[in-house]
Amino acid sequence: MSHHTIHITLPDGSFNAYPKGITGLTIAQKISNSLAKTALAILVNGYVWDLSRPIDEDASVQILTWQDEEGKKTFWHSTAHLMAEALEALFPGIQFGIGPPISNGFYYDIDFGTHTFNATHLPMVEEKILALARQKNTYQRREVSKADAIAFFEKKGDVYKLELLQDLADGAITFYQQGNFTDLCKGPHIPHTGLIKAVKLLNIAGAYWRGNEKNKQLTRIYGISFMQTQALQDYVTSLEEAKTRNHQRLGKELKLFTFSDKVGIGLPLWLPRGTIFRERLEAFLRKAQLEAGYQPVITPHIGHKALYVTSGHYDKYGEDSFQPIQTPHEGEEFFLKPMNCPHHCEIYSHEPHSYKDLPIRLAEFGTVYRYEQHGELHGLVRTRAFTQDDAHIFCRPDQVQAEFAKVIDLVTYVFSSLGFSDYTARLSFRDPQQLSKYIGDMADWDKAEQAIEEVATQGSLRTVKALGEAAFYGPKLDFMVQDALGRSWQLGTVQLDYQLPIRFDLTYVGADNQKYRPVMIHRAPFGSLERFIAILLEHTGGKLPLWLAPDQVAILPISEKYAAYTEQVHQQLRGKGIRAIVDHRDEKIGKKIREAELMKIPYMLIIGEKEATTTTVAVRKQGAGDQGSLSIPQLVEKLMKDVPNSSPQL
RNA sequence: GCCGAUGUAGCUCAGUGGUAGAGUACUUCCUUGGUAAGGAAGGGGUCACGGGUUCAAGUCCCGUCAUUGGCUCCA
Repeated sequence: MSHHTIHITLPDGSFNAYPKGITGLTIAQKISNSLAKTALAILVNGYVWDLSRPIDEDASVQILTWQDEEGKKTFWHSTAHLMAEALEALFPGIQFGIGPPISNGFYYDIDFGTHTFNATHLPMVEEKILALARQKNTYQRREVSKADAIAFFEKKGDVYKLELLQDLADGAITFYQQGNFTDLCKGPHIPHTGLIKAVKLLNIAGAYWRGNEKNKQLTRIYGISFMQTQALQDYVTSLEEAKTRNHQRLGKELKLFTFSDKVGIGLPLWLPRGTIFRERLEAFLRKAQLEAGYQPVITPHIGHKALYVTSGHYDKYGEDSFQPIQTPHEGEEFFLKPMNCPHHCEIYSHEPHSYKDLPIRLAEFGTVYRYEQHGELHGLVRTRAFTQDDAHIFCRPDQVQAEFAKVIDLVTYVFSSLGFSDYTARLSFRDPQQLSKYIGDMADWDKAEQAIEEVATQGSLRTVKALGEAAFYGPKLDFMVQDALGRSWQLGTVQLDYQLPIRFDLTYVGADNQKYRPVMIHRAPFGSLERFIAILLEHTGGKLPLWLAPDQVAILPISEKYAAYTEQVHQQLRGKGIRAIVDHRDEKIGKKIREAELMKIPYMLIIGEKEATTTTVAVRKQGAGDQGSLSIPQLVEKLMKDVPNSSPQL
């Protein structure tokens, strides 16, 4: 084979000889014209490249389109550059920070200098972007020397790009230019701006340069773009859908919870309907945990300051917490508990333990209090008082893997029972760059991280590793769940901890009559009940399954003439433990149905002349309409079928 | 904590420096009805709070508080 020819292997395994220096675009054209038109970038031996970049060696390639995550990212990144060009044209002299793609779109951080910029400018920028897009300018890559790059940005006066350049090695610096805009960028980019057919700038926000709060705050502009205008329409529609599913809105509409400034910010108040919902959820987990060998415990909401000094939380968070509660006794200080583990450690150590007693699994729905930053509070997702479905497993080192595996089973069981089928386990390990952030013996950390990785990758769990996400006392396994709108949330967490048993001097007696150190596993499938409920509400759009619904059945008499029979039905359902309410208002049946539908009550029973004489009810299912008539025993049987065995009761 | 936006009736929201509004909810009355809104009347407001400008402020300016989109943080 001549040295002018290279081998290109496609994802299906087929390969062809091509002249050296062939571009991705040419390869795409050889495959099909339609592919060439939608191609955005090319994957060359695992790296994403421009379609215009010559390939000089044998390579495995894959043409990337909108269907590929990397293709989409490249498209959005290119749109960020185009937005920068538009902004520079409209606001001469502005300086640019960074402009990367994100999971849904892109942003660019900008220092507007003497210009003022606000949301009213966004439509104007959108128009300019689309006008520039229609010029179909190509994105041109060029390699530049560090000296030339510095000279370029010094002339332009862009201090941020100059700072970025400091960290880059000479010889590895590339510029990309489209139209009149040149940016420091490692690429890659789409072939030309004409592919960007629709763009929407979503919001503007402050963002610290390089994410450091000591640095200047830049203006971040978020946007998203598409290859077809219809796709943008669909995206806008899905944003509106997300808005109707917003948990705070649903919490208000369905009368589940509220907040009061008089009580304090970030402190949720559970309304009667929300309390039933929450208690159903707790009962479900209580039952599952009893079956899994957990022992419920109850501990107080405060503890001596010394407890948190021992645990290490005081050193780490003392200043950022709610401040201590004083007592009339000189020097005595209590903290609101920010964690349940210290209390549970004291329960463990109230009596000596044999190796035969382990594992001991202590579970509590423990309400904890954390002084979260003001700007961070967000509905039920981030509060200053929340309840963890917390448990601590005290086990022998040889039991760690089996216990960890059991916890994973429990968490996945909980998720699937609640309709979350799409989740990933995130291995949250130390940041190797900042080991000083973590306490304890690094050998224990190594053991712990290794154990987590082994257990998590044994089963069918999808895993992803995240360095720097560990807690300060140990590595974690965090469950990331996708909701019905495709958004990703962190829910349950499992943490392996060798430190607290040392700090609290926890021991057990081994077969050789010597003292040994137990290992602790912290775990919370829901994490925070508040947060979990927020996510569940958004996932279901407020249409809760029958076993969680605050009101399961709405009994709707057509007129007050059927009050006696209505009352009889109500009593019978209540006798079966079914949560039923009666709408006895002097309103037409259509209105009663509408309101029950809007309150998302799973079943409606319409009672009129026909039902009263035949002792039946006309059943209507939320969102599904008329289901025909049933007798009361038939109805009860039907409702029972709607409730999974996992539920402790209706 | 930082940057931006927002704050008007229980809720959703109009309101252009000149008498504070609508829909809905609530109360009362009429209506007694068949699968997503029957009709009428009525009550309900310190326009977030505090200053300022003005003959006059819901509206303009400043500050505070809260909510919200982000940033930082997150045991």
